[in-house]
Amino acid sequence: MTEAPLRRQTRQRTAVAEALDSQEQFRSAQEIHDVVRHRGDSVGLTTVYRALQAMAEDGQVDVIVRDDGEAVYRQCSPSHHHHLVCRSCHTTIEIEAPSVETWATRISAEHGFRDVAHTIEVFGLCTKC
Amino acid sequence: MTEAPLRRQTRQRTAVAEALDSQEQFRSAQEIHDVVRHRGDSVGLTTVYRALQAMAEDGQVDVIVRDDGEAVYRQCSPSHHHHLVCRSCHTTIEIEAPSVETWATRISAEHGFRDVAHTIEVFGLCTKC
DNA sequence: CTTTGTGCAAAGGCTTTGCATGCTT
DNA sequence: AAGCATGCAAAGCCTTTGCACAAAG
Repeated sequence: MTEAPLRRQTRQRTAVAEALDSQEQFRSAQEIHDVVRHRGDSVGLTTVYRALQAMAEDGQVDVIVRDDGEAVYRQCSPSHHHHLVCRSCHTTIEIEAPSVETWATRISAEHGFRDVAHTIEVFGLCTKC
Repeated sequence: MTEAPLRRQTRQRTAVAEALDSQEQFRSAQEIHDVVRHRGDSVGLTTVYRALQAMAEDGQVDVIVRDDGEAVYRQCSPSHHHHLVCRSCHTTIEIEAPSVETWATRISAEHGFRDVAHTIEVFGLCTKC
């Protein structure tokens, strides 16, 4: 299986994790960097990128690559889920999709695919917007 | 409604369209540029980017933003569909997902979202890989 | 003739890398 | 002490933009 690549605990990683915790919506690495600084901690942008990548690899945070190619991160619930995102205010709602999971598994099997993963994001305008 | 932004027919746009036609898999703008050149046509990279964007806007081609942030294009069937992509050889199979469409519509409605669109891509290893 | 398209070079924006130094274990 | 982590600056990459010229309608 996938073994956790032994991360070392540092002031910087803690700061990034806390900054991420304080945010409700998906944030880019640079935004997290700003949040960290506003909270009074000082962490290099490079380190933020590396910390975020590490956390994503370890499955501690969710990553979405937006249409413009920028990667955004968010601390989410540990269980598998997807997102319903408002394209105007970016409010994000976690959604579950048991039927979709089933569908993905079935369609993959039908075509002989293994080790399947999927990306499902729903975008729209929320009530307020 | 969305009105088609009057495109002018040029040698370059035709070349890009043909290059795209000749490809089975998703290709990046730069790859399409190479294909065009190998076919003997000469088109600037910038123009390829602009042509691809225009075609995508007009719904003539499918675009996927890969995890690395690069946009890849492909000439697909006109109807709404999704993709099952091999993460090794990039073989792509078009799949339909009526149940998923229904689910997306329903879940969006439940949360009061309007103008909904969704992204669904399934990745795995195909039989050959 | 007017408007849109083309192309080159340069700029932009996000992300990664090289490398010397610092800190965790 | 040994090895991963940090940070700054620089480089990489894909993509977009400015601008003068060419081509389509």
